[in-house]
Amino acid sequence: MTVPPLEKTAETSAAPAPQESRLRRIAHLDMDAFFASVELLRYPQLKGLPVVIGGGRRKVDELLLQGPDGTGERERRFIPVEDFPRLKDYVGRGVITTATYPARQFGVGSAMGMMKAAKLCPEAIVLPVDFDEVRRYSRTFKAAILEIAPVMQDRGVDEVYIDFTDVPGGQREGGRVLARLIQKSIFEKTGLTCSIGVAPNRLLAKMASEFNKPNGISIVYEEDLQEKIWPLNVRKVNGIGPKAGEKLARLGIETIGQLAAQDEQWLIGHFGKSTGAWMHRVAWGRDDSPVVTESEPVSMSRETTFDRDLHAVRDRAELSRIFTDLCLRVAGDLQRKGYVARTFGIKLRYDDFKIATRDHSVAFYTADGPTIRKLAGQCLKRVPLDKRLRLLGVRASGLARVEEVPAQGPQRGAARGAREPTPGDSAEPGTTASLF
DNA sequence: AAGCAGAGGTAAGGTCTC
DNA sequence: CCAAGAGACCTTACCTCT
Repeated sequence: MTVPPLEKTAETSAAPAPQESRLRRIAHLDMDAFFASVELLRYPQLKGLPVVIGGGRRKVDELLLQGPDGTGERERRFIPVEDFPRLKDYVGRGVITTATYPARQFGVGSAMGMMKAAKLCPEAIVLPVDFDEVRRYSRTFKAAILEIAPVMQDRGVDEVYIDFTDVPGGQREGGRVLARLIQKSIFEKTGLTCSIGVAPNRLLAKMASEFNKPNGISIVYEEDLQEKIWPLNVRKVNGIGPKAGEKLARLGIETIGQLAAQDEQWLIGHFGKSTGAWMHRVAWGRDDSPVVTESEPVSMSRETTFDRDLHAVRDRAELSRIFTDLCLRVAGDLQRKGYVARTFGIKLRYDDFKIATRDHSVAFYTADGPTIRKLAGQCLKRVPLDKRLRLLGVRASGLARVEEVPAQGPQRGAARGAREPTPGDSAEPGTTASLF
């Protein structure tokens, strides 16, 4: 009678009844300056120099790699350092994805605006992100790990969790022996280094992997909590971001130890039942979440920041073109990965950085570009368009694998709650005066 | 007829992560 | 004048059905 839940193929690391007592040993592995290191493999002449990766792909390409004849055909490793574009030459929007360690010396780092970084280190070399290349290396290093340890959880392109508990050698020296083996294998197959932390759970492993960077290993045991974890700032906890960190600071709590000293009920009073209890748990190093090897995507989206802020009326044509393109790209992503969706939405970022989102669920699943364009277009009519826009995004959620879609679409429950289309929404192509 | 509780859903906003 | 893009998850409000 109810909506069939999305199949969660969650394989956990639950061990098959160990004969002898084993310690739970979880590793967190983090590739060192991943995006930048991948680029340094093709431009070895840049080793040791401040290099940043990021900015708009097209913008950097305009600066980049014009050979003497303007073809850009020169063999990469022979391009003289002087010919590479510099941060001071970069114009426009964008942020830094990764900086090499020499660049970090200047205070340049991930997520920093390009213009600000240019002030800190104008001579830094700037290269575009090559996502295809990064993904290739990502697959390679993960495959290397899986040859050694089968229980691995993906955490983005440059990061994984690995359950060492039942891997041969995973217990030796608290995991150090296996960690070394994995580092060696990854280096042999990619030429890249990584840092690994091994601890009783994911929470502590994640923090441990930062202790000894780059190319380091750090082993943490339960009894190290007080000495190695409690002195750290609360921001080191995965999940305590700028907002919670700021609020804790206002309450006089800077370190994880100080957090652990708080009464759980007091934390719940300030942060809510779920977050408060969670904060208390993590401050005491407690985390029994499993290493999950499979998971299903929840949403797929595409968004873009414009070169300049656009006005809904004056720049209508351009916005319309961008909007259609985003919808078609979301459709393409769904199709390529074999999914359909029944909730579609938009995201706007205004010139003052305020964000507005709108969603709309329908009773059928689709991955069709024009249909998505129509549904997302209806969302657009429900959002204020008086301010200038800097970003537009399109999102699909309520996903189902295309081969598992219930023939009738979702049953009563879902269809019932959905908002009834209002008369103006009918939107046969070409009839409604669509905003964009 | 009104009221309540719980389940489950949609919608909007927010936080956090790499 | 600046601050990307993609995705997961949480909270809150509100709705409907049982």
